[in-house]
Amino acid sequence: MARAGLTTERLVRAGAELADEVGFEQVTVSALARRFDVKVASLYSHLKNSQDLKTGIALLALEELADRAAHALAGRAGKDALAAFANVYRDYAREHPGRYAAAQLRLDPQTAAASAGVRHAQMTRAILRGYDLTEPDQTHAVRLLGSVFHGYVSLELGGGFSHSAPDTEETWTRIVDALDALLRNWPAP
Amino acid sequence: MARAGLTTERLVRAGAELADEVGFEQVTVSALARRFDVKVASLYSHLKNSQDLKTGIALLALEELADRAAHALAGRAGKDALAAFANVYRDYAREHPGRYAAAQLRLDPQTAAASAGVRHAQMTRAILRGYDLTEPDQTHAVRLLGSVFHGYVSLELGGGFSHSAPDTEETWTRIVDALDALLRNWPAP
DNA sequence: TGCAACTACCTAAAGCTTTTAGGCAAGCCC
DNA sequence: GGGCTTGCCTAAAAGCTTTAGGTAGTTGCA
Repeated sequence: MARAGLTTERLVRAGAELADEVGFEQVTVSALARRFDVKVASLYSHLKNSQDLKTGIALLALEELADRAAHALAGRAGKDALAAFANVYRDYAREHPGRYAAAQLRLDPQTAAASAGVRHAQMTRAILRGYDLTEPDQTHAVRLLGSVFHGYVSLELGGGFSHSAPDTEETWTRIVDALDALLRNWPAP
Repeated sequence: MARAGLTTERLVRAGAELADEVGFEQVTVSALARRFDVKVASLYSHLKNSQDLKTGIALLALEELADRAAHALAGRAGKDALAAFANVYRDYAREHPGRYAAAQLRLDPQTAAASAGVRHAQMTRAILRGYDLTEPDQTHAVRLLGSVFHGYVSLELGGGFSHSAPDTEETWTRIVDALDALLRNWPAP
């Protein structure tokens, strides 16, 4: 009986692919076992439980997103950086809807603190260095940008905008324009 | 054997309460049957299937949210209306996290079109009448507002902001201020 | 090279959820 | 009060999760 060569890493990676194909909700230990043509119980040597798998996929997604964002930000500043950053989120969600859904998983505080989520916040802050904001306005702005990107992408992904004209492409660039304008003229309290 | 007096309406309503108590993910036909002290199969006379229950909760949540928003908007305009609208979302999500999560459920196009989701879009447009935007900028702005409110609330609910100072209360009002400023000075293409 | 230890994958089993099919009896309608 | 509708039941099949304990492939060391 040949061994399948399972490792936690391979399982999480395959789980991420599965998520993109059938949706994050449908990712199950059973489905994953089927994919490796292996009995379900075998996976429990590599995964603590089902939640462990989902968390693993979420962490992978956060990492991939942060890597892409870091790459996109290199050598850019101001509005250029803002647009590049925004596009990374949107493109990733379109290419990997299951992984993106995974990245929204609620992590317990320790896991979250050790995740690539921290890098995301740092990069957002780096973008804001191109605008003239002082604390605590910078923090407010970090949260605004996070909200807009996450909110827009998840509404678009969920089909929230699909019924109406004009197309979402145009809206996306206009929203980035608007955010840039807002950050350059951030209102005093 | 006394009858429990089940109806689809009562089941959906109880499902919504269950969602708020244990989380929308944990809402299951079995748990609902337990709550009514009734056998699981009995619920299938009133619900087509498990998805049907979840959809019902989502529609209920959308309706409740729209009702609250309509009430809050009555007699207000401009920034006042914007802030009231925003607070409805945030407060509802805090009071009814399970229902709010349900409202994010992806509905099939027909169900979505018949849902209270349409009223939400109409109300957002009504708020924008207080600002000087023409089509298609109004549509872009509708989408921006939807993104910010949804994004902010779901990040806050998911604990995304919980680690850092300053507190989210302050951020929320500053974001509403910022949106108001942005809508009054919406950048030309 | 051969044996011991390790570990990857297995079988078995219990408990939970979903869903369908068919049955009995409660409550309304005359 | 007798019949009809229908609300809730039992039974059963199928899928997912998780644990316990067994077997065989692989590695490492003498």
